[in-house]
Amino acid sequence: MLDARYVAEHLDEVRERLSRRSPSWGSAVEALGPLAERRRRLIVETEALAAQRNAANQAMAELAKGPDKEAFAKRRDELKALSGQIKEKEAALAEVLTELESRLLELPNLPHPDVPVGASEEDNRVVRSWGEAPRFDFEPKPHYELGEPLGLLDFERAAKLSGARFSVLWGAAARLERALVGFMLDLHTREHGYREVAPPYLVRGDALRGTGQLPKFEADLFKTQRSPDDPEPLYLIPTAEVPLTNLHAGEILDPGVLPLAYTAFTPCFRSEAGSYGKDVRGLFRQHQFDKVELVRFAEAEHSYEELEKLTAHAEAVLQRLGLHYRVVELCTGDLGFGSAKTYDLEVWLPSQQRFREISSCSNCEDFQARRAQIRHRPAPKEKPRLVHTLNGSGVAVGRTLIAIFEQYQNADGSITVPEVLRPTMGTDRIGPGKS
RNA sequence: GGAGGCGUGGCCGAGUGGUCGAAGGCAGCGGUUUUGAAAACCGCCGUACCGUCAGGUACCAGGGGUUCGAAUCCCUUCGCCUCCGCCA
Repeated sequence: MLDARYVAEHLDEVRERLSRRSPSWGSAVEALGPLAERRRRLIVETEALAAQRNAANQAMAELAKGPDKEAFAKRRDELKALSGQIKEKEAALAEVLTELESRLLELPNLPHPDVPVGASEEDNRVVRSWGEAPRFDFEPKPHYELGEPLGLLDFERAAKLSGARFSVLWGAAARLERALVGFMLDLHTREHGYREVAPPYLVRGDALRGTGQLPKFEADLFKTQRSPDDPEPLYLIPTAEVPLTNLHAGEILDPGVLPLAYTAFTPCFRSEAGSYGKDVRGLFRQHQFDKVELVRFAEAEHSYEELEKLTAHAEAVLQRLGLHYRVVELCTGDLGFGSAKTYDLEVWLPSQQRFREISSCSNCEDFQARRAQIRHRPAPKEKPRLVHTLNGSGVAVGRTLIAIFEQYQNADGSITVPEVLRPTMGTDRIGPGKS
């Protein structure tokens, strides 16, 4: 969420920066100026009346003790009128606040000034690439054409259980998934300094509001209700970013504790509303997938260094696995709702002859911190300040499995196990008769 | 799922309608004293919003209500605790 005051005082700047995402955002700020002014005026008026009432109440305490019941009754009736006025003002103010807040909650973050302006994926800027595309003297297959014949990936039975966009992993594929999770967590906790967290997979609406999925993207979420009119429905997390970032919601972090770095393995659940027809085959786009997530909390002046670190930590996963990938900086049009700047890691998929997203590393600056009220005290006695929050996949496990299947495939349809996974996998090759 | 209890500032804890943003204690910070430390003593010690300042307003789990006035009364949601039931 953007700062209401900042928006009201910098309408032109905010309009311009938001319109870099998409021209339609520009107009979303129009109503905010007058609303902010109404808010200010109502606060001044309400508080003046409240001050009057509070002063009068002290006199009333005296009158109530005294003998003059008529004076008390008369004054009480006057104050009743005053009280009524205050209630009216408060109601009007509440309405304006609600309106202002709901508009603000729907507004995306301002892109960082350096983010390349563009309309879509096409305009993303390639920052660097690592490794080389494996060369095959045969036609490389997509992962599902490798996994299904080997009896490792089972989409038919998954559909029987749960419908489209679910999968069953058998044998070596299930084990590979587990090996990857362990490998990633060990790397981040032992070498990159993250603290491992096992968070809830079901969270309240507040948490999703904090990170920005609500109120605007409810359709992308799986919602659970304990009764048809459950006042506090729980949602399945679409990413561990939600529980990890909200861990410190409403807190004021002590001086000196930043930066904080958390990592968690969790399944993620997404309704994939609006993605009909996209990536329908295989593991690429599922309603449920596994991910190791990285989250960092930083001071405002260091958050961009932190973003570079975070990205490097995610990259290390792919490097150790020997997977060819590239890093792109998302253009304004492709930027996520809460992000000011994002690097995507895209891994090479031989069957598609292109790079596909496997990690997304973002600096949300104070956008989420303001929603979730995550603050820190820079030094003892100083005023609390909003922190900057960062998150990134470190990395998407299912997509890593795809990349390994495809980049490490052999002519006979078997798959070589990347070096670093061999101890846990107990084999150097997944293939017919080997799973 | 049934019955009951509770939710106050960083922590403990007082406060059951009137001058309470809230006693007291602990922790923390500053000072006096001391060769130094401890102890003792004095002071400070929540957050946000409005206001150029002085200052004002709001917040006692969240929301709503009663009242001239609510931390205090009522309703509701959430959370925690105890007992019973069920359960990985």
